[in-house]
Amino acid sequence: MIEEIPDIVISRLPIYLRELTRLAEEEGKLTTSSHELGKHLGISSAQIRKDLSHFGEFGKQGTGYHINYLVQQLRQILHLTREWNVAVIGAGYLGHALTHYKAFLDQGFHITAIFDNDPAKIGEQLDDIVVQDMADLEKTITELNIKMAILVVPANVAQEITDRLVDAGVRAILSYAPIYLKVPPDIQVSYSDPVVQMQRMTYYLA
Amino acid sequence: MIEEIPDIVISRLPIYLRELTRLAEEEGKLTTSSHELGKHLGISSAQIRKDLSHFGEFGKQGTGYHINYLVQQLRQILHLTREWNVAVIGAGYLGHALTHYKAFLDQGFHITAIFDNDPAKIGEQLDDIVVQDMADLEKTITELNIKMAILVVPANVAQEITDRLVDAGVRAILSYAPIYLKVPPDIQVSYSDPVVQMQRMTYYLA
DNA sequence: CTACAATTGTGAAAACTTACACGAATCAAC
DNA sequence: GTTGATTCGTGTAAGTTTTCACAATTGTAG
Repeated sequence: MIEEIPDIVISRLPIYLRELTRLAEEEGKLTTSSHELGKHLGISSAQIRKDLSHFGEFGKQGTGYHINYLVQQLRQILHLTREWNVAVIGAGYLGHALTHYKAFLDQGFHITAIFDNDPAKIGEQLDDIVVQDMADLEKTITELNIKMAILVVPANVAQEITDRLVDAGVRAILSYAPIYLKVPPDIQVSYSDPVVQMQRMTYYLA
Repeated sequence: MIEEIPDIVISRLPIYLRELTRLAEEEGKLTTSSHELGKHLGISSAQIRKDLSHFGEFGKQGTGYHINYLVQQLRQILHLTREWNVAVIGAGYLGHALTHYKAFLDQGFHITAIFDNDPAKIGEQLDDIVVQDMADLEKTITELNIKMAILVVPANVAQEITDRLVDAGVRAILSYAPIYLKVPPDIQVSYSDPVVQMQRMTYYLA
C-alpha cells in the first residue's frame, strides 16, 4: 500500500522549497501557483502538481498554494524540521570552504566535526571547530550522533574512508571525490565532481 | 539523419572516462569489458554498451575494449582534446577552493581569471592569477577567449552576472549559486547546490 | 445569482530510458 | 580444426517519467 516515491521526484522537492522560500522572502508573496513556480524553475506546471500529489493535496483549485503552508509541508517531508550534525572529511581548500559555507547552517546543517590525517592540519581552528585526526573518526561520529558526512578526500582513500563512515553510523554522504563509492543499499550518496560536470558541458561546445 | 543523443547519455561519458583512466593508471589494465566497467560504476553492462553505441563501435566481441583507445575516443567526443580557459566568478571561500582545485588543470581546464566586486579582494594573488574587478568581466572574458565559467556568487546577483557572462560569450556555466538560471537555449548550465543535495538525502533518513 | 477565469489533482497517453536476450565475432584450449 | 567461454552491438520489450487534457473547485465581477 505504501507507494514508492521515485527519487527523481524527491530530488526536485528541495528545488521547489528553495524557490518557494525565495518567493516569500524576496518577492513578499503569500501564495503562488504551479504555473508561476514552474516558470521560475524551468519546470512544467503539470510536473510540479504531479510531484506534490505523491504526498498529499496542498493546493486549492482556482487559488493555488499558500506558500508558507507548502514550505512547512515540504520541510516535514524532507525531514528538515530538525537539525542535522554533519562531518566534513578532508581539510583541504574545498573542505575548508564547505565548512565555512553559511547556507548549510541557515538550513539546519551543523558542521560539527572536520577530519584530516595531515599532522600539519590537525589542531587547526576553523570557526568554532578544530581539525581532528582521522584516527578519531569513529569515536567523534558516534559521540556527536553524526548521520551525514561530506567527503572531500582524494580518490585513492575515498572508498576506505566511506567504509569507515558507514560502519560508524553515517547514513548519507555528499562526495566530492572523483570515484564511484560502493555502499550498502540503505546508504545515500550524492556525487559532486566538478570535473565531471565540466566535461559534460564541453560536449556541447563545438 | 543526425541522431540526437540524449543528455543523460552524455552525462555518463565523463564517468566512464574517469573510471577507464583509473583502471589504466591505478590497476595497470590495458583492456576491459562493459561488464567489468559496469561493476566498478554500479551501471549495467547493457547500458554502457548502448551508450557507447551512439558514437560508434569501440569494442571487439570476445575481447572487450582497449582502454587507451576508448579513452582517446571519449576525449574526442567530449571535446577534451583541447584545453579550455575558465573564469571563476566570486572569490569567497568556495571560489578560492575551486580556483586551487588541482583536478581541473589535470583535465585541461585552465582557470585564467577570477572576479569579485569586493575591493578588499580585488588585487589578491591566487596562485598565478589575480582577483579582478567585476567591472572588467566582459573585457577579460573576451580577451582570454573564455567560454566556460564557474559561478560562485550569492543568489541575488547570480542572474544578472549570468546575463553578463552570456553576453560576453560564455557558453557553459557551472553554478554553485542556489537559484535557477534563465539562459538562452544554446547555453549549458550545470547546477551544484550542496544544500539541495543534502536535502534530497535527508528525505531517506528516518 | 450567474458567468467567467484561474487553478488544482489525476487518469491516460506519449515520450524517454533501461534491461533483456540473441546473433555474430573473438580467442584459448585441446 | 572444433569446442566452449566471452563479449560486443542492437532490436525489442519493459519500465519509468513527463505531458496532456479535463472534471471539479474557487474566487471575482457584474
